[in-house]
Amino acid sequence: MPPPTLVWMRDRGGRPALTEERIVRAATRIADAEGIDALSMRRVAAELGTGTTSLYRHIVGKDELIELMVDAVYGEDPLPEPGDGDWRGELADIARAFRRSLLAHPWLAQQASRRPALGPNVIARSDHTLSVAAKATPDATKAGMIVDVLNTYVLGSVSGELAEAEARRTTGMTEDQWRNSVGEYVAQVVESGRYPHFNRRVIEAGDPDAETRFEFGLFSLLAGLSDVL
Amino acid sequence: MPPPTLVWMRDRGGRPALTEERIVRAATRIADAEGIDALSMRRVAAELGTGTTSLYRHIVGKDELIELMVDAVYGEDPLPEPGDGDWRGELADIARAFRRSLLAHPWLAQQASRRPALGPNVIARSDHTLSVAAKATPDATKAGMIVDVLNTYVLGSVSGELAEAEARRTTGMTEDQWRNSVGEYVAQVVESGRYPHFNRRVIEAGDPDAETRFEFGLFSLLAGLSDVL
DNA sequence: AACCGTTCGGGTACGGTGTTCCCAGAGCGG
DNA sequence: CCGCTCTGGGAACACCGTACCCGAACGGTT
Repeated sequence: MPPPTLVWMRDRGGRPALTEERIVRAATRIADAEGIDALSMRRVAAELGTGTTSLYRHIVGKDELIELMVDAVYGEDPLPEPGDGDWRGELADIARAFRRSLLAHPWLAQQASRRPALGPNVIARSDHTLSVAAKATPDATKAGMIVDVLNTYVLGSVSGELAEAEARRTTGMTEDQWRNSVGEYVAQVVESGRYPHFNRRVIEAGDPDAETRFEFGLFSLLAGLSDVL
Repeated sequence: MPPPTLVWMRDRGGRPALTEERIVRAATRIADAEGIDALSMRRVAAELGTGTTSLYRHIVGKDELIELMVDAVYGEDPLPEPGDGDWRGELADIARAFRRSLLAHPWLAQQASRRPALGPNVIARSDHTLSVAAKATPDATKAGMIVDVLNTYVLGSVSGELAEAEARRTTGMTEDQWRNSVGEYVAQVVESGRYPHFNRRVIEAGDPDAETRFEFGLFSLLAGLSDVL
């Protein structure tokens, strides 16, 4: 009979205990690096070196796991300090930070438009944004709509921005290969001559990068909001 | 030996021939009615009364099927007639029509933010929208950005609008059940008193319906765009 | 009329998925 | 020492997308 070993020196294979937090972090790592389609329970378990079904001791199901991931991302940056009263500038900064988060976690934009986010970190952030919007108008209803519209714009903008990158990633093409294959198709359309304004855009117009387009829309939107109030 | 039958009277079980178009239509029917998650090759085949793998004679794979579905939806409404020169009003109408399409096909918003849409119907619609934007500015680059920003806003707006409905649908709750369960949670958060602005929104602010919020943002955005030009 | 190449429909099977059910073992209070 | 609760994990189920193959039927040529 082997001598009893002290509990805390028992060999647990060097692995820290399985917790909700570790599962969420591992899942986020996978989704960030390999895309949301590569996120599976088996994959997460492999990442953590555990059995697949052990995850279900800490997580209700995959859907809830994703919800936890979403909220965790909303909590990863500290809330900005209270500003000086320039609500347009502050809202712009909030929008930019939100955009950075969405770009850092390419799966987020899609998930955020699948279920309403209601986690604690989401609420905390929403509270902060509302406090800035309150500087713009005393009307609580309007302040709420301002926040909604802003979030809406950022979400839509980043979604579009990510669509291209995602298409490239899943087809496994390099940047150049993809540009070429699309370019060939677009050239055909242009040559057909049936879409004069589309042609004008392809030939005549520059194609500003994603950030420029984002800032253009953001600026317009904030300008429009100050008009409307 | 049976007598040879004329080709065109042969019994094909009364089923029309399998074509790409019929497959796309069946898939769209399923996705509209049961959600994008219920769309599977086997389900489509069952809807058409054929074998699952027969679909692959006409369709490269599921991804391409969805791309065809997206383009088909963009083609289902006729393009609006050329208008009278009021570009703000025309762009607003285009945005409203786009919103209606996205709402009629709840899977669309999500897919549109997964791959850049490049089908013929998408291009035709884009050409038309660009022609309206050209009335606002002679600068082709700016016109392109206007169209992008507008589409971006509509996409983001509808995504948010659908998220709630989708969450309700997949949890199988009725409208009331869902409102109650969320309400209970929100009440807890409010009671904690930690988020004063969030509370103000919940208690003090009305919650305008989705269309009102959409129109508010659309109006602001168009106002901002005329400022900027 | 006989052959032949091509196309279409579809059955089988493979490797994946989320999740449920059950069991083994460990820690702990009595 | 007995039982109770909690954690980890294996087996199995019902799906999924789709590659591979085969039979049947068509159009065109000999």
